[in-house]
Amino acid sequence: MTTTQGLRARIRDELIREIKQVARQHLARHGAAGLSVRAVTRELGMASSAVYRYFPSRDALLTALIVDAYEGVATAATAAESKVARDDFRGRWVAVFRAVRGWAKAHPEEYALIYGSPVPGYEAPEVTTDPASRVPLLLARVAADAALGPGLAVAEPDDWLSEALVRDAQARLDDAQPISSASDGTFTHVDPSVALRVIDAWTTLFGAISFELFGHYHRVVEALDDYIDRLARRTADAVGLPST
Amino acid sequence: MTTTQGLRARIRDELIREIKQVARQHLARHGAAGLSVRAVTRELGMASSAVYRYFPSRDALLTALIVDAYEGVATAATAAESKVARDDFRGRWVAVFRAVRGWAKAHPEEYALIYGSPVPGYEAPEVTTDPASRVPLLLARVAADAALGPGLAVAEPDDWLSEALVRDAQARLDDAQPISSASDGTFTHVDPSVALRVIDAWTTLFGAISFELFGHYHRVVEALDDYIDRLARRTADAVGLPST
DNA sequence: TGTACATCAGTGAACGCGCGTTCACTGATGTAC
DNA sequence: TGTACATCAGTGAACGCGCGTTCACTGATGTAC
Repeated sequence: MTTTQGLRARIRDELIREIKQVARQHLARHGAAGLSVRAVTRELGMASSAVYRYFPSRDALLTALIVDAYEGVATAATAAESKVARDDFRGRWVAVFRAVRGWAKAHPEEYALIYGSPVPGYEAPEVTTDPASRVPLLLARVAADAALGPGLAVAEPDDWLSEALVRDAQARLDDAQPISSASDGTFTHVDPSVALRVIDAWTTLFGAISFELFGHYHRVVEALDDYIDRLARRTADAVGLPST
Repeated sequence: MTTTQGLRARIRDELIREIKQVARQHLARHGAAGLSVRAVTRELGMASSAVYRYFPSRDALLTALIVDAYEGVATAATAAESKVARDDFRGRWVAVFRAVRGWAKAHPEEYALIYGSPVPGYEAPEVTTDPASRVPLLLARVAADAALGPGLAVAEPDDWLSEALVRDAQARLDDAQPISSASDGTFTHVDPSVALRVIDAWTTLFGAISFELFGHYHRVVEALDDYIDRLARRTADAVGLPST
């Protein structure tokens, strides 16, 4: 589609790419709160006012970076997961865990931007919600695919469910329904209890990565590769993914 | 001990308290990166330079706030846990989960300061490590107490342990040993597998609270009271705490 | 109890710096006929 | 193909603001004899 655009539009897209690229580097050094439009344009050799031709405000630039970051993790996770044989559900699950962590370690500043403290004074607009849900939906997809086969173990009875929680879980399954087109499979056959355990896994995955990146595992867990793998396998157990 | 101090020293302590108090409020509005010494002193009606009589630098003030925050959660958790009957291990465990979350919701800015993205350019000094370990040690304490009785279920074999992880877990048990004085009980009888599951629980607890406070459960889980309780109970199951 | 001196708290001006955003403008690129 | 005009990218000065830290200083409080 790029080729159908005019020259001006192509140059414009390229500059937007460059601005975000430099902004991402500044994010690493000064954090989201310290992201400075002036510093970015200075590095690009342009007047600070020029950036307003591309982003209406600093917050709009931040939003673009946030959307890119969510898309970045999700794309990495999807790519890794798609390389695993479709019927190797545990393999696909573990691949998601590893890919998300790999992306986070490679892009710590972008990770902190989306999973760290909210930027003060910044309100995330609606456009960020869809990209943000791609990783949890990917985990749900793996669980749903496994649930189609005979393999998915029924959750143990001591799941500590409340009525309100079951309603929440069912609502999420209903939300996910229209997203998954016919070719992509459905979620109607998934138990609310399984949906909750996917949410548990999603929480644990990002909890662990945040602890690692933000330094809380320092002098606590050193064998972090093993630890994340173990969490992937334990959450896979909890969801009931069949062992291959 | 305060009464043995001179008048000057007492006034001094009081002003340090006030500076930190106002700084904490500013944290909420502008985040850690935006914490301004000038704004704090302005609110206190003193010259901006006066703060240097109390804190050698802005970073020192930040460190004091961080230590206070860690002590704050830990104290809330310990207080809640100590109110539960000693032999009600699950009750003690759930009390810790609820108290930590309660504190976090009451002090979101302090929570973000210690469990959110690291403040750029700020390096946490050694003094913060001891207060930071109080909550995980409290969870470990409950597990260790339960392990003294006959109740602690042995972890299932499929725990996905690696040698390196067992070494890590054993090292943490050894670290905790000198901390717990004779009267406080020991950790020698705790299995490394149980120690790892305590670390899992600690990860899940703060992962869930971060997700809640940073907005990731928005339109995902609404019944958050129930959800955190459920996580407390599921991690208690994993650790093997006996049901009362 | 009284005095001399040291310590401390707090001031206010200054240094040198960076920020987001607006605005009138120049010159180049694209579009319609 | 050539011309007239509209659109767009980018400039540079300016507005009004806030920041952390230093420094020489004043006046009050505490301490030793």
